[in-house]
Amino acid sequence: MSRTSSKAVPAEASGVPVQPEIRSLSGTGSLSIAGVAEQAGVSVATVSRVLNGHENVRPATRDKVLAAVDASGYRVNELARNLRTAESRLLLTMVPDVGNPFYAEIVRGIDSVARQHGYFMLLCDTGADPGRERSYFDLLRRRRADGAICLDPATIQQALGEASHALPWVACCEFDPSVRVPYVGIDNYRAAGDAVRHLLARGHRRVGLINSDVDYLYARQRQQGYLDALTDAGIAPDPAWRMNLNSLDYEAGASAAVTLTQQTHAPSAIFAVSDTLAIGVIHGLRSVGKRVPDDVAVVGFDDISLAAQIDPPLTTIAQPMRELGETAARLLLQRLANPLANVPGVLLPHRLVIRGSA
Amino acid sequence: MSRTSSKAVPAEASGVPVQPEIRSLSGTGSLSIAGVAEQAGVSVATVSRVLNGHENVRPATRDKVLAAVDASGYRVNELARNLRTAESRLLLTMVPDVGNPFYAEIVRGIDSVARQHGYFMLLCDTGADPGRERSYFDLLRRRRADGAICLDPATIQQALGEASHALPWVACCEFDPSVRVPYVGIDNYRAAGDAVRHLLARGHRRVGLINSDVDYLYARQRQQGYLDALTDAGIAPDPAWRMNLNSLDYEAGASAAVTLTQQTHAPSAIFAVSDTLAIGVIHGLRSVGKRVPDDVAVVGFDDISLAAQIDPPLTTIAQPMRELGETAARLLLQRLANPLANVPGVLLPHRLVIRGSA
DNA sequence: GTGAAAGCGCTAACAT
DNA sequence: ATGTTAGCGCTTTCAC
Repeated sequence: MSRTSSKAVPAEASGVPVQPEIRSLSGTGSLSIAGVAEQAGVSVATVSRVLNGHENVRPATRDKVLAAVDASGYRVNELARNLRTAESRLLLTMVPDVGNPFYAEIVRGIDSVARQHGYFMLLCDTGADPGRERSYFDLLRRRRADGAICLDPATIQQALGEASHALPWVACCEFDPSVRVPYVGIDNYRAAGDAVRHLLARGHRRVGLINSDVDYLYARQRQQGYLDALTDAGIAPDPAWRMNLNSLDYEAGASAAVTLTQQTHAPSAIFAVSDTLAIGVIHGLRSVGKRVPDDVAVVGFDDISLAAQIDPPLTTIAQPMRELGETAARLLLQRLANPLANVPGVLLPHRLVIRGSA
Repeated sequence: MSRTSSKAVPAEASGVPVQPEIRSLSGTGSLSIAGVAEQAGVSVATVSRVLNGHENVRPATRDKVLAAVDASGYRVNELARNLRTAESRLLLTMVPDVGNPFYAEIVRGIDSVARQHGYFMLLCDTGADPGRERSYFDLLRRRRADGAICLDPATIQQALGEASHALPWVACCEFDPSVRVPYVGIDNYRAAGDAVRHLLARGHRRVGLINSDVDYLYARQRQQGYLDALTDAGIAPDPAWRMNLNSLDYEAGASAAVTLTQQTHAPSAIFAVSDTLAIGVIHGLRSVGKRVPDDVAVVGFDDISLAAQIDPPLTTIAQPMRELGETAARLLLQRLANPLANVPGVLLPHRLVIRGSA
């Protein structure tokens, strides 16, 4: 022992085994509830009661315990508590891409209500990869998380649903009606229609659609909304006006825009299903010398904070991102509190925000 | 009991307490390791050995166990494992703002390395609030996380450092040299100098600085780099050219730009310490009819993916965001594996990326 | 190679 | 109001 210079451990130095010292060094160096109980001269049950704010504790006793906790700097070992109470107090959130500002804002909404209810959020970026998704989902079975919020494509949810409709999870933004699971989202069909009708009202007849992968329910719904809005206006949608991308990155939107406008009878307006895509579209258009909105009008989707900052400011469909996240978290918490009650699906309102791009 | 229709529980129906059935339904309905052991006809120790890939198990026995696991759909309860092994396998990441694309990319780097090593990431948005920060940090003491990566301001880190230089955490981007903790970052002083020297080379003499809060170490270092670069070029920096903001939002940059260029002898170039700020600056400039880079040149910092997409494309200092995150995670893991070894601080290279804005 | 049994630190009956 | 005690489900000596 090299601790001979220490002057506060005479008993230890003399070879006598001393309970308190030993106890306080147990495990990984931190004190356990038993140590606090000892220091306070009470039982572990009483310490536990004080720690958990139970009623049946005399004020004097409570003070003794609190003093001991304070003096020792004790912190409850939540690993033990979690095992005992059989809950991890963690909420799993699965996102296709944390880097997308749209998802980032939803995640914040989730996080804020989770924390408000004593839960922490385990954030997992799935990259929309079914394999990764599935392995994350397994965290529920392994009890590492109490529940999950899934923002991934409906196709994936379907697979999850089969395997585990019994597990506590809810769908956010994406949801497959055939999977019986609580969800929150918006009316993508109507929203897309609103976007297209705005373009129509501006006099456009050839309206392009830059869509994401049809794995996403929203992609299918928005496409249908786009198609029907056009048809309703007496326009026969040309398949050449449509593109499906497997990315929402700026670059993807940029090159799609170039392709789309390079053809004869090219669209005079483009509806992109994401603001990030739309921003890329504007960039791509500019790179081939087209002016927005004069040569080509552009409308996006989401209304991320960036939308108002670019040139020209983006006309877009606003989604209540924060509320989407908050609602998802609340639905999940509700499900956790009462596993039997069947939680309803909820649709939040969207809004057309008209700026300079269309 | 309403389970009379079940035909597989005769003993239970006859009132005899039966271990297996009761066990397999214990807890929250899922099977425990004891149940698997029973089904496989081995002891729990053996099941545990198989599950953890230990050597000393006969192939035949291993197969029996694996079969039982498969048949029962058993999943290990990590709450129990965590208590037993005294580790949570969670890494805490504290970020001032997940919504900022710069941090989002770093977070991805952390996550990828963490997962690669069997850890999950607990992401916490602190909003740069010392109170929230401190409470998150407490998760380490409560054993909910094994280690932490802090991207928050140095002032906060200082407070944390005092309270807990013994706790396993590392600093990323922000670090206070006086706090003895492993860190990874870039040379902000030189990077800022590079940005300013680029502007100088373009013939600018009046260079403005839009900085964030001086709570941030990077803000102080970049300001010094800016000041010294100017002075070295024989220019006396005018305090009226500088602004400090407490936000990195687009809007903050926009209004700052307006203020800065509204004065007489306004800067002909602006160095903003973040791309988000710089994008706001360009927007703000445009709103008062100034052209970039003709009337005012702009250089940003970070090189988020958006930087290349806006009009004009942003000239900026690129930070290796992904590597920053990956390195931080590796440093932390290193520290966890060997608590005694003193991990060094590491500085990663930056790079001036010249595009259209300056 | 396999099993029995001791705990990890906590909460919650159940006593008193 | 407080104490005693039995586990939660797992890993890990220590026997055999």
